[in-house]
Amino acid sequence: MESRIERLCIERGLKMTGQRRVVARVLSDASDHPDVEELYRRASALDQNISIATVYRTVRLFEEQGILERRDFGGGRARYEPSEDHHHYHLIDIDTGKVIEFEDAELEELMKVIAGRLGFDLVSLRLELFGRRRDSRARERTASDGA
Amino acid sequence: MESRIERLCIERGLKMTGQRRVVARVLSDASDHPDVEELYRRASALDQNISIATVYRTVRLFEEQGILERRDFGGGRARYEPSEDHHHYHLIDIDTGKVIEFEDAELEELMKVIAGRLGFDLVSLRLELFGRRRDSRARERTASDGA
DNA sequence: ATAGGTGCAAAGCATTTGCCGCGGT
DNA sequence: ACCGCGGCAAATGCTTTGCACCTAT
Repeated sequence: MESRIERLCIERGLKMTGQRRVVARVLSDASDHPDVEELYRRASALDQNISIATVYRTVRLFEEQGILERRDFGGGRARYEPSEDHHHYHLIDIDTGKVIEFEDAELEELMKVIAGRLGFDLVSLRLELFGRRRDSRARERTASDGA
Repeated sequence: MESRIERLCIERGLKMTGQRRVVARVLSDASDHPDVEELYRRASALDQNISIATVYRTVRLFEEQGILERRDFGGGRARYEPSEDHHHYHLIDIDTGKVIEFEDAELEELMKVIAGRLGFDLVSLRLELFGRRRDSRARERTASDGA
């Protein structure tokens, strides 16, 4: 079946090759923030006819098309997630590497005000929180986004 | 004369070589956020007996010692600034690349609250705002702002 | 038919490191 | 004197690219 991201590609008139379809599917199915290596691994599982260079090219194309967002959580490799309509931010658990997403209207508002005070219009912002779980015993059963 | 950062090195018992003294001086004098290439350029102007590998090593050492902070403003190269006692954040002018520093107590408080809501203690955070300078017409309309 | 995509290997870029002679303490 | 430091060039890790072939439209 046609994945969500494949549909977006078609809307934008991108040529749909087998490889792109596979990458689109892998991304559509991902609920984490995989790096290129990991995308390549997942894509290869579905179709060995794919090279890592193509994954790089595809991921870049999708980003340019606004289909994908590139993230940098440190560690020197880019991580990707499908674009969503509402902005959200990330908190990284420094013990497990797990990434928690959150939204916060007040946050964005405050950033706009701060930029405004400095004489700027806020165009975009990059924010990552790094934190440690408060009660590690209670919630230690969750880890899927390890980097 | 002994630069501010050289003094910090001595306090920490680091061996003070000529090269380290030069890098310490360049950093002490910097009011911007130079990358390694730029530090190398400035250091070379004071003393040609320095290789870029040493700048890399020194900058890394200083960072490990808490003397320096590494920043990532995008563009793929690390940028450095001497550590300061109070946290501050950066707004990057997307047209000129110029970096504006600011502090904001409310911001840090909000981040703590957000992390807390998610069940985390905030350990650190990374934030960069990207903005565009409001044009002069817009600024005149607002009458007073601290550009 | 043809513009553009793909694989492969080589190149690129920022950064690190092995080796070995040199310099600070 | 000793251990660590610095220069150089080679190595590294992620990402991009040149080239020749292939495929979606």
